[in-house]
Amino acid sequence: MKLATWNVNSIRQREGLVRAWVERAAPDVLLLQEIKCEAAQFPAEGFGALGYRAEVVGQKTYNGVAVLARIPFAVTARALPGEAEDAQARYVEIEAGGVTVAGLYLPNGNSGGETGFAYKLRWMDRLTARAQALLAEGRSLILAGDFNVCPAPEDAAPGAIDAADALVRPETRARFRRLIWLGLTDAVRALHPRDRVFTFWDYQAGAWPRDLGLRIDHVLVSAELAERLVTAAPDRAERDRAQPSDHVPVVVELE
DNA sequence: ATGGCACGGCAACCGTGA
Repeated sequence: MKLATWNVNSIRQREGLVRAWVERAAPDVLLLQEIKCEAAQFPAEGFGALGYRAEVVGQKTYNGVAVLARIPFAVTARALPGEAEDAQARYVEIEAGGVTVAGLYLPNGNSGGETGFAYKLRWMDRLTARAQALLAEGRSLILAGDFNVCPAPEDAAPGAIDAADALVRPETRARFRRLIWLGLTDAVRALHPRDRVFTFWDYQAGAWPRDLGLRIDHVLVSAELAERLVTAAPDRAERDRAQPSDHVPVVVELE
C-alpha cells in the first residue's frame, strides 16, 4: 500500500498540480488537508477520471479535508468524536485494506490567543482518545495529516520558528509524545533518524530557497504496520513547482 | 538590520495560516 498526505492550501488553486502528482506517484490513498471549500466545490470528477473515489469533509473558506483512493474503502467517521465544537472540517476516517486510516488537519493554535491554543490542545486530547479506542479494538491504524506539530528541535531549521509558537510549545509537544506512547511509530523519523527532514516552507522570507523548513506533516502507524514500512519521505520536489502549496506530500509505502 | 507571501470572501482589506 502506498499512502500519502498533503496539505494543498486550496484544492481549487492546486487541482492541476495535485492531479499531475497523483498520475506520477500513483498513491493508493491520498489524504488532503486545507482544501478550503465545501464538498460541492471539490473537483471530484477530475480525480474520478484518474480512477480515484473522493470522500470530502468540506467547509467554506477554511480547513477542509478529503480522501482520494483507488482501492475500495468504507467511511468510518467524518469528525473526531468528543466535543460538539467541530463546526471545523478537520477529520476524516476510512477503513481500507484492513487498515483504519485517519486523515487529519490539526488546529494551528496560533490564532485566537490562549483560547485558540486551548482548542488545539483539546483537539489533540480527542485525537489521542480516538486512537486509543481504535487500537484497543485491535485495529491496524494510520494517523496521517498536517499535525501542526514540530515534534523536536531537529524538526525545525534554526530560525524558522519562534519558541512561543503553538507548533513547538511544550504542551503541544507533550501531547504529540502521548500519541506516540500509545505505540505509534513516526514513519518518516523511524526511517530517517538522523536526517534533516522538512515538509513545510513558509511562502515568506525566502524560506524555501534558504531551506528554512519545518517537519509538521506526519504519518503515524501502529506497531504491526511499522514492521511493514518500506519507504517514508516527503516529496521535496513539489515545493519547487510554480504556484506550489507551502507543504509537500509525505509518502509512505507498506509491503 | 530588516522586510519579505498566499488563500477565500468580497468587493476594501482582513482573518488565517505557520
